[in-house]
Amino acid sequence: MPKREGTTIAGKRDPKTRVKPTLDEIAERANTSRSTVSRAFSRPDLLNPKTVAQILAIAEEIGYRPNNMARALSTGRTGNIGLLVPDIANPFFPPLIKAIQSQADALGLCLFLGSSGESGARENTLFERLAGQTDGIILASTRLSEAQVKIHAARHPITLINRDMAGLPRVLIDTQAAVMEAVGFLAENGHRHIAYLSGPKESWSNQQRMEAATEACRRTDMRLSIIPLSEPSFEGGEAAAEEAVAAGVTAILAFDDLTAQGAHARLSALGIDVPRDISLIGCDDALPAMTYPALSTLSGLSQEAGRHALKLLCDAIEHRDGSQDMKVVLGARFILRDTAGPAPAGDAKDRDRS
Amino acid sequence: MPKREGTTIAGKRDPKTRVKPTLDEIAERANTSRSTVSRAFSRPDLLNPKTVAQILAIAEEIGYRPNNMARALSTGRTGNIGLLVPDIANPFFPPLIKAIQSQADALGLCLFLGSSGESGARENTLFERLAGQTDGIILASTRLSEAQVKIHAARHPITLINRDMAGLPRVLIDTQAAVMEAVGFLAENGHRHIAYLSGPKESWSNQQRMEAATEACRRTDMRLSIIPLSEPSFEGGEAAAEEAVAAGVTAILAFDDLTAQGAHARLSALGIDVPRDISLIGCDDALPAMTYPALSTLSGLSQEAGRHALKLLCDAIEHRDGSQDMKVVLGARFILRDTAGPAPAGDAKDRDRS
DNA sequence: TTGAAAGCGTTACCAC
DNA sequence: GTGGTAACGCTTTCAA
Repeated sequence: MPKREGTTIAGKRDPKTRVKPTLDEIAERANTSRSTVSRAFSRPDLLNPKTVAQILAIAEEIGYRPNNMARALSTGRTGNIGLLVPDIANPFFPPLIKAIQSQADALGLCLFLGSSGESGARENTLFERLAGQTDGIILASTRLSEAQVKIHAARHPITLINRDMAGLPRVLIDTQAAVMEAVGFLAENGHRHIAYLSGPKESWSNQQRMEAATEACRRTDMRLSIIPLSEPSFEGGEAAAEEAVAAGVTAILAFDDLTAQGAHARLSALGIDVPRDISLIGCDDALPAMTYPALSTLSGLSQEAGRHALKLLCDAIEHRDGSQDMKVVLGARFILRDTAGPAPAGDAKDRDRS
Repeated sequence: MPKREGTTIAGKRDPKTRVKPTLDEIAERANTSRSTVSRAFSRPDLLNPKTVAQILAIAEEIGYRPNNMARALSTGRTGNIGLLVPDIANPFFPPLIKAIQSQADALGLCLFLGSSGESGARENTLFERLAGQTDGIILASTRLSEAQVKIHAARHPITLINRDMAGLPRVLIDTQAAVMEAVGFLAENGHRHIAYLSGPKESWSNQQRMEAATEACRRTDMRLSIIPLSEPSFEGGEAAAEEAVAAGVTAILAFDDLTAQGAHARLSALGIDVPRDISLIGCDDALPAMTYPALSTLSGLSQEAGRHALKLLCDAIEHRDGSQDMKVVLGARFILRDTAGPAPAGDAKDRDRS
């Protein structure tokens, strides 16, 4: 390793100025030791106030910035956390990321972001890379297998969002009650046959919703067509909408808002009016805040989820041993807006006939 | 610093297994030196292939992961890059972030994300924090003052997105031609008075658009009402739309898609039909891919911008000295969709009268 | 082709 | 209250 005193980039006025001031630099100027300077930052209470003041002044003067890497190497704490999401472009995630980011900020933590493109393999690589530079990682609705999550969890603190694995801290947005409400609303409004556009099979959220929809339809004696989405995207929603129409439903419950919007677009293209001809309900409440017309949906709570997740993660990082089976469940609700209403008259007749 | 051999978390089978295997660990097992093991990873070509193979095997067996922090401390390279955006929830950014993320991924770089909540002060703090753990930072349309950017740039490689500062590598999405196209379209379709919903004053993009709109209206002899947005959000768009209506325009050009959607919502709430009564044009093409009805807009190119930005940043990191004034300009275009069309008949009469 | 050893910038233990 | 010093895990020069 070469000496790299007074490297290329020139100092300001002081000829002695190095590129990056260090603790030793300050120690020298303050005529004190490295340890004392270090303490001036980490535990000033242990020091003579005058010493602290002097050190801080010098630090300020020469523009000292503590080196996180060195600190991390020594303490084993990085002050960073990681967040892995399947697709940052999916509107469900930005609010969640934002919530986590701003809370991390408040805690003085920096955020590593990984967007895996819905690929489990990529997620593994990303996890591996992030694990080395973070104190813990939040896994949001990822495509990782249970086994893989467990392996990772054994090495590194983890918090899960929308995935229910016993033994790991997790926060779940429970949409089952909301799905029931929504289906109940449709039943009361004369609908007899509805579709559920089903998302990724591995998705806990999707399993929950499908299960609730099935149960709710059973109770209300409605017919349910489950239509799998080719992918949880706008385009996926478009294609699925067509199938729903072919199936003859009068209402569509979509896996999420994005697919609901795709469905809306396709329905309109087919000359089908929402909600006059077909009612449409999304999920997550991610898009309605930025789109018109206002989509009926199930409330999202992604921000609350983010906040809780970070909190759980921090707890997990603190006492890595006492892994009490922490689990936070947030209950979503049905939000009626402009895209859902009574079944069309023709269908009401169907009901009379039957 | 205490010895922390065989810490809490138990090894698998080998009683000697520490929590985190290190180079020395491998060296010991392979009966070789730390240096050799290090080289087996960084410069295997310098070593006897057999030695390399043996080392790699052992590494694999005990699950060795190089410690990024230590490596960074020694080399001065972190392998991380930072990205600062004003608001990740603004739909312009996710695609951009995604593009940068996936390319960073391909290059083996990890991404630090900072979302500043549109606050310059916060951005400074974030920058400071990220600078210590990244090799370079991409600043996307931030609210930092020129002076501050310069200060930061002097210490740390930077690339700018949508900000035109000479001397720094930057990528710009030029929407002026697109604005001209859009205004031209409106002029040809009988509009005589339009509004521009103006975004943040410090925003380069906003300045560009406003300037182009002004010039285009001058040329086509149209009246232009500039309406400042209280904030570049859905709500901001709603409020501004009301002012636009009061001003009596027949078309609205919005700062971005999000504000356009807000405007759309308010117009509809007021019983004003888009595009029959008022034409509406957004900018960035961020939302149309996930909303219905399809918004007319100016193409976004945020993904291309992201790709170029990362490329420029990497260049800047390589040869930190030869700061050739790199500047990439991407030209946006007007995209006509469902929300813009001819001026209402009544207005056409206005024109006849004048 | 390999090894020894000197850093990188901190922290934290131990002694004064 | 303060200072010396050994880590933290890795890279890289220099010598063998």
